Amino acid sequence: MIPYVIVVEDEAALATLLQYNLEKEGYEVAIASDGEEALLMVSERVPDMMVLDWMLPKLSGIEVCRCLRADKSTPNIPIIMLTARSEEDERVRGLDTGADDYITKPFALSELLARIRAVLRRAKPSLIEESLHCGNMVLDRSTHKVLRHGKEVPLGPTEFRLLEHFMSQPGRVFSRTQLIDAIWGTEVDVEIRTVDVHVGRLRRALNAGHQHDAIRTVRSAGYALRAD
Amino acid sequence: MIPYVIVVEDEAALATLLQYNLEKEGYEVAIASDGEEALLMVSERVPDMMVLDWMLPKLSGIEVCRCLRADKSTPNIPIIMLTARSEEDERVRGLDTGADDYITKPFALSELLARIRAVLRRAKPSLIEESLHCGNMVLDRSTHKVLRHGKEVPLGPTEFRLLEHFMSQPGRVFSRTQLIDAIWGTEVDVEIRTVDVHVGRLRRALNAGHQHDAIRTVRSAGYALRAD
DNA sequence: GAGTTTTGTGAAGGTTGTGTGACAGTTTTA
DNA sequence: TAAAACTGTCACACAACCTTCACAAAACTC
Repeated sequence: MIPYVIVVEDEAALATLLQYNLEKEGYEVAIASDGEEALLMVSERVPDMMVLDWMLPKLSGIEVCRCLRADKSTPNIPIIMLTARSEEDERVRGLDTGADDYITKPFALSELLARIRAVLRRAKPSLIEESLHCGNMVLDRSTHKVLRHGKEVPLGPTEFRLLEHFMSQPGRVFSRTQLIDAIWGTEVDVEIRTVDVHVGRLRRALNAGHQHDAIRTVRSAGYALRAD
Repeated sequence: MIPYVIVVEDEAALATLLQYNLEKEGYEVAIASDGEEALLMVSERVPDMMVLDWMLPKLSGIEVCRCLRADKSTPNIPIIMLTARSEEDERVRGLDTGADDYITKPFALSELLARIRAVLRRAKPSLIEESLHCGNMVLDRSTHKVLRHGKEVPLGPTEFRLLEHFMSQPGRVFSRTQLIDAIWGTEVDVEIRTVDVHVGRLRRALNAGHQHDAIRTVRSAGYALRAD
């Protein structure tokens, strides 16, 4: 059973971006571009969770949230709110209204994905995939632990997210730019060579114990997980 | 379903060049020579993506971009902007406006094709072909790997792009000049015999293991992939 | 078969891309 | 509040790769 997510977002560019990435992550996704449409879609098929923009045409995110919470027929759908930085101080109101979490734009995709997983884990534990496997490595999201050959590998936060991203699509080559967008976020500007340093650290951690390199460098293209 | 691309470019020479090469790559292409024409064409048939020159008569590329993003009836069309080097510093504005990527003129065709694929992959994954096959060879773009008889063939960046180009039209003969334009770019000047050297290296790599030559030399014309 | 044109290829030198230790600043932990 | 862990950047060294050249080999011409 794959989780069904409704994303309510009027900005088309962001909406498709989310749709694509959530689908890649294994969710079934539907887009609503305003509050009314969102409620309509919920009445057609109750989603496992919703991602809800704060500012929306016709019916604001907060109103949608209230409607859903008030309506007895819709069960307790987990909701994550998207807010712009300027609206940040209103987050309390958002949480009051019944949102399970909020995230301020701009955000890194990995951040949103992590929160969606967290919220889903709380609400529908059976739906969520908790661990990634590849070759002799296991990454467990719930415990934030990585094993290689059954032996625990200590990783810093950035290295963990990096590995998580690699393991979500083993073998695929990611350019440094793509990695920055995925791990750090599109809005942050981070020196391109920083990626090398973190990949280097990830490498050292994974390969401790003289095993063969788990990461492949593809010259003039980027890095990939060795998918053997 | 082959992807439909609208190229908006007022410089006729470049426009035809792009049309020719994109069609060869398997896209359906339409040319618009100014911004107004572009919007008209979009209203007639929504493309899967657009290549948009920054400087255009009547309605600049950036304005076209804004119009498309603002108009609710046009869905989120992926856009790649073409900018001249002098406008490079404005690229931030380009991305702000909602372009998915930009590329500065002059550029190598292979570069543009790669970006088009990247953008399409993000927006319409089903439309894009990730691997090329020919005879006993497979080239996988997502993992940057080449197999012959199921065995991995190690290639440098230039050899990889060269093979990619050959495999995009197996059997077709490319002149050294055409290869330079496609792999290195039209503005770079590279000695013509350099092509020979790289073809030689590609040959050696592919034929390692005494198989029959995968590349055909056509005397006084150029090289081609053996399409058997 | 001698002369001409075109191509293959080894070697040399230059260029670019990558790995990595060090460091100063920041955040987290104890 | 001090110590530890982590982050992002830089500079340097090294390895991979690129381009060119010269000469040898091959293909073609007559």
